[in-house]
Amino acid sequence: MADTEILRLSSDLRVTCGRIARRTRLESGQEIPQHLYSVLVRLESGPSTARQLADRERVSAPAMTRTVSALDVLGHVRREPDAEDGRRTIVRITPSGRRVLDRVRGNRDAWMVARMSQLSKRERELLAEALVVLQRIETA
Amino acid sequence: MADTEILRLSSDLRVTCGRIARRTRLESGQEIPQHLYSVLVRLESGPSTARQLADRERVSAPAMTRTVSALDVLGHVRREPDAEDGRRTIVRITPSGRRVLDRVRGNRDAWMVARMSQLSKRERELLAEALVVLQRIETA
DNA sequence: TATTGTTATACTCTATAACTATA
DNA sequence: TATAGTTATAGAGTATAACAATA
Repeated sequence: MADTEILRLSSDLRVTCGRIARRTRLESGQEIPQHLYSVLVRLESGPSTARQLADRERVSAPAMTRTVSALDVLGHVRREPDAEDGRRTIVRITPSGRRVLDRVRGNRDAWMVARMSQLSKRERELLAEALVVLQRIETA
Repeated sequence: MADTEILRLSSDLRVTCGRIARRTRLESGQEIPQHLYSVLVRLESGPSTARQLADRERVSAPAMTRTVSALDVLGHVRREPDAEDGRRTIVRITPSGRRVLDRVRGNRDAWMVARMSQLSKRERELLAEALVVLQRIETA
């Protein structure tokens, strides 16, 4: 495969991925703002300090203070003092927060499932094979 | 393919598309803000009125006034009065605007091309086949 | 001294409402 | 009257700087 073909494939693929991502986001009706949702996803796999969240989301510490406060007011996270280091605050997702993730994911999946159902069995199998490669690209 | 398998495939695929889209955006170093870039892409295929741009980008008319003004100041678009309807303003991309698109696309492609180059010939062919199906999903 | 988290302040982008000009 | 575009104003979200508490 020539370099120009690889470029063309790369470009078309990233543009199409972008459009699909944008479309599923729009279709989800966004129950909560994207930056709150993104933090909830981070907390799903375990509690975190505000500092860690700010670094991983690539926002400033004051911005994360506001975001965590908003989630706290909504009841989607709890803040606990860190017993080992008094400067730190542990942020933990609540059952309410997990329910938000379930609902948002359900909405985002709905549009995609509707489209996938219209494909042939062969096409879905093709996408399943391609998915493995795409996941490898993304985690590289 | 069972419904649960379709759901699983749909969900994994949209999440992976989202991560790839986010990654290429972050890697591009954003020469101009996303909302300006998005309008330039719209104008690439032909001139448009401010009203049309606002509708297509799903923002308010005043927001589009600001966006177009910002692009105008940067020299990336020109505003011309509509000869047929004095209320309208025609917005047109300039050569400078087209050069911005070229540079941003080049940056966004770079990360993706680097990853694609590490795949096998067989894997790239698989992605090329899958791309056609993904494009059909997106335009549905 | 360095680090965590917060408050103070300013900037950007957004929306709604009100205004001007044209149809 | 209705529509295109702008200006006025207010509300989110962000960042940098300055601060308090703890290591």
